[in-house]
Amino acid sequence: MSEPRRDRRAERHTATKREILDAAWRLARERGLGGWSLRDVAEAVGMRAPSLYVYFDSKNALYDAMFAEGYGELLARFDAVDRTGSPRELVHTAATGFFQFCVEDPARHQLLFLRTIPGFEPSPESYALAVRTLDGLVDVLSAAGSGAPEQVDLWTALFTGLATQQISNDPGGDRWQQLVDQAVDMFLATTTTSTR
Amino acid sequence: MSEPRRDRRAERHTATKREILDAAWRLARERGLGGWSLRDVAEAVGMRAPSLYVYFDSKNALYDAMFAEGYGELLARFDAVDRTGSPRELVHTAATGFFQFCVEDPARHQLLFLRTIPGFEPSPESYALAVRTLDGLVDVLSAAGSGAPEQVDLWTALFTGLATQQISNDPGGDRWQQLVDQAVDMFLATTTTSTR
DNA sequence: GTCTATAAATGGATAGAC
DNA sequence: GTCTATCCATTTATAGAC
Repeated sequence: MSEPRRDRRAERHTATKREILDAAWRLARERGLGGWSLRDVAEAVGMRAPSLYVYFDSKNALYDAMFAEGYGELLARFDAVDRTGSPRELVHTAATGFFQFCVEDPARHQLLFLRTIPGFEPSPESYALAVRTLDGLVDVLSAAGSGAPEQVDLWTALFTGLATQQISNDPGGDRWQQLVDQAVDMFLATTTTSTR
Repeated sequence: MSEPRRDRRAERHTATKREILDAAWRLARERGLGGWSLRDVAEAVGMRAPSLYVYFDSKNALYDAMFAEGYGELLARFDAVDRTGSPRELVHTAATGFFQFCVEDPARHQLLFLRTIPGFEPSPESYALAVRTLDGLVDVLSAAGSGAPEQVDLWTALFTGLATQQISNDPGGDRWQQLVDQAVDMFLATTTTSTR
């Protein structure tokens, strides 16, 4: 069996897209999700703005790639949760990890969970990743007996709420972070019949 | 005792500011918090953009007035909560009212509770209203025995979280609204020792 | 693939006449 | 108080040469 010849052009193209995405993430973290232009991104990668259009059709297409990448990362973390502990521990781990995921990158949090970019809506393909991520959460919560739709909705509201408050009102601090475990216990006490 | 002579000029000035604020709110609701320009506001009140500067020093000053007005309204609602019911009922009323306040005007919710306008920070005077509003919430929660700082933080996270999820993921629907009373019970069960 | 040049529009804000 | 005129900056995106 012969290896297919490597497509060096495609590899280069992919690598440049990767560079552009990294630059966009960095700018979003430094100046806020909406605080940068395509010119800024281009300069950061040593290009002129029009050249970016070879790699992304529009600024929204770049946002869409970031959206997909953000959910891809979150999905990977949910899939990687250690399933060997008790259901309670599982939910604590998931909540702590989710909170950490949110506060470690407020711009990403804003892109994935708030709708603040005028005119941007994720493509169906990207949105599908959001759905798969929610499925991963459902798996974790179901293991603890709290996987019913209303319970999942309550979980997302509770922990996105904690993260948003942390980011908005105590950036860099831990005022709401300290409440995560307590919030999990509160959630479990309500959504499960046994506290076992 | 003679009445002080009315200052018709000042009255007119105030009335025009009122018109401008109303137009800004309307545009924010229709196109999103950041989806309008000073030109748009001017046109809505039958002016040219430079004339607005007679009434507001900058666009951020207009945002600041909206911020203050938003918290003024929320403060008024907390102060108006009927205190005659049981502590439990009181918290249910406050949570339901707060949720309603949030979802009835997503642009206002974004202005008051998320930080998404680049470069805008409320003035100290306006921020003082936010603090007073939180004091009003503390009064309500304290009456139910849940007024400790950590409990208040948990409350704000929980109900801003429910509202944000409702606005972001089911606008116009009631998927998270249905969970408000259940969330209050969950909160009270954890933060109070007796469910009496 | 990258560039220059430019379109085409938008934005906040100021100067100064009336 | 309101206007015209304009500044000055910015943006996304396209056309077309190289």
